[in-house]
Amino acid sequence: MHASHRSPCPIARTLDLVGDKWTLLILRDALVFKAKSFAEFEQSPEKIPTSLLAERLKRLVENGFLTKVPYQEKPVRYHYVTTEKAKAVLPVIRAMQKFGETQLDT
Amino acid sequence: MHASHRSPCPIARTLDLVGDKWTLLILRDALVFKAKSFAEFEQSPEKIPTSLLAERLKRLVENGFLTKVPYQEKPVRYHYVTTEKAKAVLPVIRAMQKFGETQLDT
DNA sequence: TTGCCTAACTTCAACTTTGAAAGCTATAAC
DNA sequence: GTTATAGCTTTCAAAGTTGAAGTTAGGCAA
Repeated sequence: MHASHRSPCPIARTLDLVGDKWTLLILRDALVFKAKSFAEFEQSPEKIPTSLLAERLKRLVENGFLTKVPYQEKPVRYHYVTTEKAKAVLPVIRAMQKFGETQLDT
Repeated sequence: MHASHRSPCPIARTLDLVGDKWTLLILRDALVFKAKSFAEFEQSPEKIPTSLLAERLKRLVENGFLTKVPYQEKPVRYHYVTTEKAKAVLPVIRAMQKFGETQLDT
């Protein structure tokens, strides 16, 4: 089906979806900091370029991690809402948080 | 100290160290599959280019995840041995494994 | 109705990283 | 001297990233 898999290993396949420089930070913002709008994701402290934010949000929607919901019309504005699939990433993010807190001083 | 931090967030800092396409797979090979030599890492199913494998192993040593131990001379051959810091990454890898197994079926 | 504002993007040139293959070095074995 | 093995290093086109500026659609105020 997907020719993009490097291998059948579930760890490798997970990394194929979220293993780049920005995707897990966007999921952190959505899951932990409850970011919803494009502007909220844009304002997070790591300062992702807007071109990459737009591209990554699109991929997260395509891959079933977020759904794009218009919450007002005139002018139309969007919220990105986390799916169950995104919520299943939270243990990964929490494990990274614990690693960072215990292994990376100051 | 390190100007390379995108932010003080422990999740972001962890991603700065291991959040690329290959580093966590190398740690998977070391921690889960017990890979030790350059050739063993090279042979893993995702087929990392040797140039990147050499660079990533060097960074993992510099960042305190692996130590490079010569285990024979004439000709000199090396083993990469995991540190406690590397072992602290195992919960991240296990969380990714569980995500892959439960969310990425077929 | 002109002008400034916000949200959500899109475009682009410069720059950096990646990937695939080939090459190198030391040693041993045939 | 040819082949084999381990552990890299080099090359360079293709792909990805960055930072800044521009675009679109409407809101609001003077």
